[in-house]
Amino acid sequence: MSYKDTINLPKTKFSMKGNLVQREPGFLKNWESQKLYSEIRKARAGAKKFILHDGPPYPTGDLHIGTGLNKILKDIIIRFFTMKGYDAPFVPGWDCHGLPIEHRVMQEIGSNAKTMERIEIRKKCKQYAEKFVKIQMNQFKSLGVSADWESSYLTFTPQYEAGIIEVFGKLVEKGFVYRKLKPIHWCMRCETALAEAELEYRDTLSPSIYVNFRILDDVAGIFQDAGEGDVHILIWTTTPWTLPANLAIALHPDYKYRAVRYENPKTGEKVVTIIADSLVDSIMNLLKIEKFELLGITSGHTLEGLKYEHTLMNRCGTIVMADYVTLSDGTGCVHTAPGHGQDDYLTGLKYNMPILSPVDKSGIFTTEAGDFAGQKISDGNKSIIEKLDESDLLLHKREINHSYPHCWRCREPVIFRATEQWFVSLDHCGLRENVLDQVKKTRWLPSWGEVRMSNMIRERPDWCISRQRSWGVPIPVFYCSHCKESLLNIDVIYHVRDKFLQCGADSWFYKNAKEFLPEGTNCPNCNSTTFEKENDIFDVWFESGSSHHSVLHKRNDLSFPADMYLEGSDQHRGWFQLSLVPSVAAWGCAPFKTVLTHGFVVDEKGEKMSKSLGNFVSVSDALKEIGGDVLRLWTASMEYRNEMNTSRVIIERMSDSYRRLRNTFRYILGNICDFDSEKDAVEYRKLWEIDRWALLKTEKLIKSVTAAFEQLQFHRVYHTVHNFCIIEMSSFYFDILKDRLYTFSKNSIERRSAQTVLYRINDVLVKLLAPILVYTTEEVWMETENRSSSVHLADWPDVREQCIDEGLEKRWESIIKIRADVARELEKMRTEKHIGNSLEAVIDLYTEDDELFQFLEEYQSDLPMIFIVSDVIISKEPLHSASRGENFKRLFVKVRLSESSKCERCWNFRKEVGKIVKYPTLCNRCAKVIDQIGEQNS
RNA sequence: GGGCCUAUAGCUCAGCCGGUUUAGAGCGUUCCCCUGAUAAGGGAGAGGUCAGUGGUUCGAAUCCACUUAGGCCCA
Repeated sequence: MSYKDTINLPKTKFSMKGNLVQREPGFLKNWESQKLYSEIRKARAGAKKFILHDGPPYPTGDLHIGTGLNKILKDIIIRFFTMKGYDAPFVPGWDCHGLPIEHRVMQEIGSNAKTMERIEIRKKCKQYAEKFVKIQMNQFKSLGVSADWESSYLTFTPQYEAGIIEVFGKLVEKGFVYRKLKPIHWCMRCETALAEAELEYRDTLSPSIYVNFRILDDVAGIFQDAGEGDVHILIWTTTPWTLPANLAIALHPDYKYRAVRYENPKTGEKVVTIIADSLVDSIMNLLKIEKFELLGITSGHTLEGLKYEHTLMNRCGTIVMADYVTLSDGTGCVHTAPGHGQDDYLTGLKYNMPILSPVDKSGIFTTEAGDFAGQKISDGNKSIIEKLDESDLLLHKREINHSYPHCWRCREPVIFRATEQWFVSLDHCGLRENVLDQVKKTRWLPSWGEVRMSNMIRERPDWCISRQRSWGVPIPVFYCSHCKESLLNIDVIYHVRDKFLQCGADSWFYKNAKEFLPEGTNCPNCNSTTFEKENDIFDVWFESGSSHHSVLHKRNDLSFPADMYLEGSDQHRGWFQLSLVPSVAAWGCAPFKTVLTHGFVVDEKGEKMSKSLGNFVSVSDALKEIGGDVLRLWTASMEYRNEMNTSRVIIERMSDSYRRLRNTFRYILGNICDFDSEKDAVEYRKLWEIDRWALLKTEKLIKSVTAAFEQLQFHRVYHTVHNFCIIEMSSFYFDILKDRLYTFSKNSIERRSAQTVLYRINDVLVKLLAPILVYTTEEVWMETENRSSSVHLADWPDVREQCIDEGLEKRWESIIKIRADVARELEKMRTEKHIGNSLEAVIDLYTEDDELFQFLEEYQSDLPMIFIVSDVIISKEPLHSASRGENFKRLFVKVRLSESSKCERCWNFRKEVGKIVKYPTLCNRCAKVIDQIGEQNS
């Protein structure tokens, strides 16, 4: 029998390689078949709830790594709270309606789209959404996300839709909803509204004209030397057809404006006009005016409120202030038509101007356009220029090539046209103030979220909730067939809600208006009983923003408000804000208590990820390459509040790091394979001192890791655990332990002492990491005996305070430092090729420090084990050629080769080796062990 | 252009309500050792003008201002 066979080498099925990609699906399957999610919920029945409400992603394509990261973070939190004893249900959702899906479906349909019924389009959209919900759900599952997948919330289900209608009803009831004109992109040929995503920008030739408007007010007080005569203000536009809708001219309040007197080249007349000071030269050059004189100069804000004559329309306009005015083109004086531009619209609202838009759906001027009524706007361009030219107000005209939006379907240029839209008022009943108040009461993580949200709420205009699309929830409003008056009525809305609950919102597209109206509904205006349905649908943000009602209020296992919302920082403007507004409006409080945000996943240079740049990482690729647990470890390792860099190198590092954790488990599992904690455990006071030290480090680990989890700082969890495994365990404790575990007899108290602690370490580590490494910890769990079915049903480990001995920790801190000083000397010997294995060495320690000497003496018998050398000799006598320690300056270390022989079994160099007759190649300790084994066998 | 945020070794993070003489870990890298955790393990070393500039101060990675680069959201 070789002595090697008498050594207790580690033994475990837990492999060194993770093979995560192959192995993880098996665990997933087991969890599904044992219905683990429901088992966990059952185990927590009646416990205090923790509600993290899932923000619904959009089901198009493979999951972006950022979407995966978001769900992993949520999952880590849910799992931690669950293990801490909370009942933490997790109901995931998808935001299924909306333009991106409709857009893609329309592209697939192609030219048939125009003749297709809306209900048909909706059917295809639904199929599309369902397909990707399924794909994404599987990807989330593969990431190890534990959730109530079977009853996920989808925004196109009747229950959800009914909830949206209820939120709308509540807002109508409280008077927040109104209808008003607003300019939107419009295709005159298709006669339809277009969203930004449906525009194609192409270079187009447009007229470019400079037009003077005559100021009606006396500006002598502002420009003293302007003299008698008329003063004008010069504007520039590339859309002459919008001039009939001109109501204002916008200036920048801080820019300088100059009155210029020039000679009209055509008439020879002297004219004064106002333009931005810094543009005077370039404009005069463009207008080919050589003779001009600079008159007074003033800041834009001094001109606010002046009236000017609108020559074409026989009315006057106003000079207004706007921050978006630039000096990059034009004159610094911006033609403003609130019915025909986004900026113009907002300025119009600010100055309380009507949203004038004298153009009908096919692009023909209405009677509001005066003389131009009946003309197509394309012809209007020409006649407007002509008319301006007649009145000598047109200073310059040419054609310019610029990028202009076109309809994605018919490729015709689009226009901005004001149409009636539905709005939620932010200022009705002090809503804005109430929302701001709720913002203050919410806990924002990081705290700057509060500032960001408050700024946004303070600034934002009323919310336009209507869209002219097909794939969404219809706005439950009717119009009288006779007088065209809108019917916005609570009873009607709840009636529609009931219908939707029964047959879904699709019914709106194939049933008559009558079927949605309560019996006997008539028009409050003209008493008519025939109505038409609204064509518009809700903004999808109104849908997802209603999830607090459709999901939190409606589900028995959830509750309102949620404890936490957790999304990317872009959702401040998105889901957070647009959930907050309806929630406060309808129920007077925020839908969340805490809002946690994470940054974006960017590439290794910190630049944004996009498919076109080629630095895009998808979840499915990452899963294929590295597996769910490594991806989760990567997620946990980063400070997610900032941007997070990804690259192949970073992910490879993560695999290294994972392997290290895995091997820590493997070492323990292999060395406790013959340990039965019930029978073999050694009681605390009988443990070896180094074992008590390892135990105290483990208990302290629980403390710091728990704190890190509680503060939602998973990167601290990662670093703390990782450092524990590497510094305290692998390179110190585990290394030292090998001698005792392998060479002492199996059942010796020395070996059982070590195993008792290893068992505890394993039990703690597996639980601390369970929220992050969901698969690997389960694999570890399965390897140990007497386990219930899953680590994910386990409770969070409690700290055994009685094991935390600060004095012990301090003493061992010194020992570790001394060990480092010794290691440095051993290394020197190794480099000089005097020794290989450290057991070949004997260490001489010398110090004149009494305290240190006493300390060393106290540990003398343990020091060889600690240094992993064959002997340690302490002396007070100076040593020849000893080196001074770096950690302990008063300690001198000398390494020399042992003069004894090597024990064949334990490899220690011992005096007695060769002197034991029965076992000439063994040391005393091993001889005893072999005797014991012999006795057991006989 | 505006609101909010970020910037410490190749990578991931500490330190930051100013002050333990040479700014800490771990990973990676280099060199060495082991071959009884072995496609593992151990040891030693190299590596940072704390994005830049200016200021406050006896003293700044830490406070202030500006600049640069990047991110989210608007315009």
